[in-house]
Amino acid sequence: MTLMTKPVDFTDDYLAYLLARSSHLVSEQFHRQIQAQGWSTNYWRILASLSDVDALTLTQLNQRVLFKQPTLSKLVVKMETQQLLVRHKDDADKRSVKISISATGRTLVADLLAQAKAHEAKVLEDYSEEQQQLLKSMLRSLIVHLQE
Amino acid sequence: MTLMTKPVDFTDDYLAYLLARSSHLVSEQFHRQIQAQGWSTNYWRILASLSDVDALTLTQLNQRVLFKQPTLSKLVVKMETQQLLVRHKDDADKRSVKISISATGRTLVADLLAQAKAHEAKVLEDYSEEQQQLLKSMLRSLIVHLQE
DNA sequence: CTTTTTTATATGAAAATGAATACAACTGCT
DNA sequence: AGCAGTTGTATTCATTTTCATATAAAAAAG
Repeated sequence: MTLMTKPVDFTDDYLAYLLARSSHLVSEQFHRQIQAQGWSTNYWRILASLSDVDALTLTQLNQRVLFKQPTLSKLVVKMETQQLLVRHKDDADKRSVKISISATGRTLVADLLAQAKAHEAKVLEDYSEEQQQLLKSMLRSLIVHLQE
Repeated sequence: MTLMTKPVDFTDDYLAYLLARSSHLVSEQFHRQIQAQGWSTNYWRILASLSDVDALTLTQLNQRVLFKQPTLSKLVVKMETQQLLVRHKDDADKRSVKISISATGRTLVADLLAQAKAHEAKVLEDYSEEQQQLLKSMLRSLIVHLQE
């Protein structure tokens, strides 16, 4: 990981911009790859968030995917009609909707997860294992910190 | 910067997600602050990108703000009608539109830049100068790397 | 137990976005 | 110069997103 010389403009030293830009660049290629297969990036995010849990309420899912609530609400309904998800009432709290992946959704997400891992490996191939872990650790730390 | 224990789910070890999430969290509060003053985050991004140059073409500006071209094209027209920007033909290439900040835009962005710096300082206050620079350096490195 | 407040989700109207395309101007080739 | 391909921006239209709000259920207050 080569360190850069001292930046000149505001944006090159502004954390929010560095994060937005790197996030955009990292996701961009993968998103194109997904779209070429006919899937939207929103679908990918939702499926990935549900891949390692058995069910989440809409609110819980929303905290992971970082959409606006009405956006997610509509997406989830749409994905249910496409048999990718299942929505079911929560018995403990009748206001809540619990969302889980269907069998079809699960096979799709397994495929996408594999592609995502392959893509990440490619993005990071020039960095050592230590550098990769350091970067990720710092980001996780920042996330925890920002959520208080 | 406290390092986290080994993550469990896919998302907690997936670079694209860590970047998206931290980017979202860092920007979120500041965006609310801006919106409370009646400005959109798109405006902020555009103005900030123009703050340290004298003029950019639409394409150049777009490479900084990371929007889709039609989106930026419309925003820029709107901002011109609000006297925040000036659009003028490029004599060297008559297809191009050069965009620069107006006097009004400049006073606005000066104010927003000050707020942005203050916000960033607050976000990073618990990290040492070395940690801050390390994080930013790694992100800059990643950005350069991804742009080949 | 009411009443009030808060929380979880859905919906409708309005705004923003983006894919496709049009158009004009530039570049390179012959 | 003339033509073909490319690039920079604007526009159209269909889709997506979001603000504001509605509704229903839970929690808190009285």
